[in-house]
Formats: sequence, C-alpha cells, structure tokens
Amino acid sequence: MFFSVDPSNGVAIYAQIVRQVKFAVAEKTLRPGQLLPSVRQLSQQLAVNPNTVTRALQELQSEGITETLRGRGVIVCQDAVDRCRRQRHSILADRLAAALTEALQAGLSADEVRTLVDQQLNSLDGQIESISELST
Amino acid sequence: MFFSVDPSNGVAIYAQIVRQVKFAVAEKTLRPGQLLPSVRQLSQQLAVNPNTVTRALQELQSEGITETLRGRGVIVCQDAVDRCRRQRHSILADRLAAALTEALQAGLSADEVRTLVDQQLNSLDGQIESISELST
Amino acid sequence: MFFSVDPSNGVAIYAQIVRQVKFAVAEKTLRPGQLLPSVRQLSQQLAVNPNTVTRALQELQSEGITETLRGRGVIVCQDAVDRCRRQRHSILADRLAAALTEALQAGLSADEVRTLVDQQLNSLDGQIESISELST
Amino acid sequence: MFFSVDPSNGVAIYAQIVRQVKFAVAEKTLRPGQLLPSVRQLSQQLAVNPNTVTRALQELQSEGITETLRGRGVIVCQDAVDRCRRQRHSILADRLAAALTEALQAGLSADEVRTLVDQQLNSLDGQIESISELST
DNA sequence: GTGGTCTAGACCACA
DNA sequence: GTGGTCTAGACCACA
Repeated sequence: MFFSVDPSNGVAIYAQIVRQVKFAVAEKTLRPGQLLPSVRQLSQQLAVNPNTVTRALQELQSEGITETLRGRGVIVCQDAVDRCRRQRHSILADRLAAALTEALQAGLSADEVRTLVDQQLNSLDGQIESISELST
Repeated sequence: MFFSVDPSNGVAIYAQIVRQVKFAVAEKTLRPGQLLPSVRQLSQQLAVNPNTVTRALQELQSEGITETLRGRGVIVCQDAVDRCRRQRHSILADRLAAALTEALQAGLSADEVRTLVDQQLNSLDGQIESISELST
Repeated sequence: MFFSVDPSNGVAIYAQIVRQVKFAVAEKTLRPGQLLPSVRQLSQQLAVNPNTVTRALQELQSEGITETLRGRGVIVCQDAVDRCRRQRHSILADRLAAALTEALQAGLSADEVRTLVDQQLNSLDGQIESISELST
Repeated sequence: MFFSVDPSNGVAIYAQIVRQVKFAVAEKTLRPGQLLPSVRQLSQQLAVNPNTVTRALQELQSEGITETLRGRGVIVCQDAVDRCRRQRHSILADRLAAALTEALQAGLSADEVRTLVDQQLNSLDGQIESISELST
C-alpha cells in the first residue's frame, strides 16, 4: 500500500523507511497494536535488501516506536502516535527549511520561491491524488 | 564571502560545495575568469577537510564549470554562466519537489504546506539578509 | 587490551561488545573523548565480522554512549560515565540473579550456592589476575 | 507445579525447559517412569508455543532422559537420574562461572561480588520459598 | 586511514 | 510462517 523509497535522494534508504513508518503512525494509517508488513514483504515491495529493512526496524525499536513479538512480527507501540506526530512536524520542517535556505542562498527572492512552491504543489498534488486512487 | 556547508542535511558535503559554486556563477557573484578561493582558504572557511574541497573542484572541472591554471589557481570557465543558470533552476526545483512530495505523502494538505513554507520563508529571509549584511 | 567475546555463552555477540564497552567506560579504562579502537581493529581482535562490531556501535550510539566523528572514528561521549556506571550495576545484578535463581530452583540450598560461588571466585580470581598480568 | 521460563534471560526458551526437566529429575521431583505434563499443559502453564515445548522434548529424548509411550505420553527413563545429577552440577556451575567472570572483568572485586551474591540470595530465597508454598 | 550503507545469503529460535 | 544474528564483501564520503 504505502511505502516507497528513492535510492538516489540523498537520504539513506533505511532512514526513508523509518520516516515513512513514523508518518504512517502519525497519520493513523498504521495503528498501535497493528502488525507491520513483514521484513520479507517490505523488502520485496521496496525492492530493497531485507537487511536494510531490518536496520530500519532496529532504529524504530530503539526509539520505542515499534516492538517485536517473537515469531509473530513487529507491531506499533501503544504510545507511539504522539511521539510520531511531534517528530513528523520537525522532520518535514527541517527538510523544507534546508531546501528553502538553499533556494534563497542561490539568489532567488522569497517571492520567486513562493511561485516555485505553488507550481510544484499544483503538479504534485495532482500526481499524489492519482497515486492514492490507484492504490484504492 | 558566501559559502556555507551543513554536514547533517543529507547532501554530501562535496556536493553542497559544487552546488554553491554553480549558484554563485549563475548569480554572477563569481564571474568567468575569476579565481576561486584556494583549497586551503575554502577548507578553512567551511571547516572541512581539504580533500573534500578538492573532490568538489574535480567535479566542477569535469563538468566544465571551472578550469585549473597551473601555479595560479582555479578559475570559472567563460561559458559556465549559461550552464549554471540552467542547472540552478533544476537543482533547486528537484530538491524542493522532493521535500514537498514528502510533506504531501506525510499527510499534510497543500494549504498546510503553503503555510509552513510561508512561516519558514519569513524567518529565513530575515536571517539570510542579516548574513549578507554581515559579509558586506 | 581488554575486549573478549564468547560466541557460545547465550548472549548475542554484539550485546557482549556493548556491555564490555559500557563496563570499560564505567571503569574509566575508556575515557570520555577517547577514540575507541576502529571497527577493523576490534573485529580482528575479537575474531568477529566487522558488521557485528558495527551493530554494537550503532546500539551504543543510539543510547548516547558514543558519538561518531566522520572519518576520524568513534569517541566516548562526555556524559557517558554516569550512565554506564548505573547500567553496569544492573546488568551484572540481573545476570547474577538469573543464574542464582536457576540454582535455587534446581534445588540447591542458599548455602550450597554460596559454597559454589566461593569455589568459583577463588579459581576465577586467579585466572583473571594472570590474564591482566599477561596484558600488562 | 514447577516449571517457569524467562523469555529475556539470554537462554533459549526450549533450553530452559530442558534444563528444568533435568533439574527436576536430579531432584527426584520427577521420578523415572513418571509421566511428564502433556505438551498442551506445559505450553499453557509456561505461556509458550506448543512447538517450543515439543522442541524441548525432542532434545530430552535424544539425550536419553525421556522416552515416548505412544498414546500415553512422555516418561522419564529409568537410568536418567544419575545422568541428570551429573549434568545439573556442570550446567549451574558453568552459568554461574560466566556471570561471575563477567562481574570480575567488569572491575568488581571478589568481595564486592560476594556481597552482591549474598544480597541476591537473601531476596531470592524468600521469593522462591513463597512460590513453593503457593504451589503446594 | 576512518565509519556508513547496502547487498547477498546462511542458520537459529519461536509461532 | 516470523524476526534475530552473523558472515562476507562491495562501494561511498570524509580526514
């Protein structure tokens, strides 16, 4: 359903997985107590090595977002939603801030940046809606 | 004068340097024929290992943006401005698009993203102006 | 100098490494700011795969015991000593408690256990002293 | 009656079951010819998957401690008592030795270890007596 | 030289 | 079927 990974976007693959899981928990697409897709499923779906998925799950577990039930799978912790919500905002804001800073330093004015953002939001918004529809 | 590097922003340091040089050329802050700061100066200014700067200069040279004058230093090529202008737009747009896509996929609406962008532009704009003034 | 690993003692190898590093920090054999042996050195010294060492270092980093200096190595955090001291006691006590519980449940009396402990301490004490001397 | 399992004590669950059966035989809590509790009973009592119990029984059978009577259940072999007694001592001593070695290597003195052992024996001893009473 | 990331694949414990 | 651990080895960024 919902995870995707871009090997060339500068963020480590395992970190992209970590972020998307947190986002899904914040969004309640993934609910406390719910089983994550298995390592094997995820690694196939993302076309990524199982160990890379495992690395992401280790990180999530060490942050107390997920919990392992031996032989059953990995579930979302009861108290993960709040933590994920708080992190979601700062993760997104940090990344946006980095991109915007770069644009301003590159000599664009704030207005030029706003225009660029609007263009992109319009085109992206359409794409993402259609992706969501596809997966329905 | 104008370069800065953020080791934790997901983009390799040498790539950040490459981008900033291209941006400066596109902006005419750095003009064809002009000498770049030396590897030593740059590495000190950025608090970065000289090899990392060298790596960036190799990249710029292989893309035909800069040229080495033996015993003198590294200069911007005559025909680099156009190429840098074209690249600037796509580099910034790609990075913004990646950040915006992530925000939309994380469940924010286009309007929420626009609000976030505005907040950040306002705060960043102030900071960057004051940085520019400092370096004047 | 000081790390050793027993692949067959029921505790995962990476966890044994984690514990020994914490113990060394608690003991001040390893001091804040000091570089750990490199992954390659440790993996050779312990006759263990480098990835296993890396796994241990990830754990230590996620607990805030160590910190990575890119290209330089891994150092002990300034505030790690207290945390390691507190953990050392509980790690040792937990493990001892498990072994002692097992002995009592197996039908030994408290006195029999004490005798067994004394025998072992006497023989072990000698061995460990001689190991320390060897490495001097 | 007497078995208990700790999923987080570093020893595989099936191995904990094997050990406790051997201990019970050594103690004559479980006598030659006597039927063990059924796989279902044991797995319920220990809150463990039946396959894990089965795995333990396979191990016991392959060591000649128990024997299967088709349609009746699993009984203790006639000659198991001596073997279990011999093993009990070495199992307990090995595990204690490992825990004590770790404590000494972690920098505790033999006296500090003895004190720790005494504290624990006192508190454990009480607990285990009360458990035994409960199950009477 | 340093650690970080990723792939490929083995074997184990548990359900 | 599930995840956990470990090995072996590649390639990258940075010092």
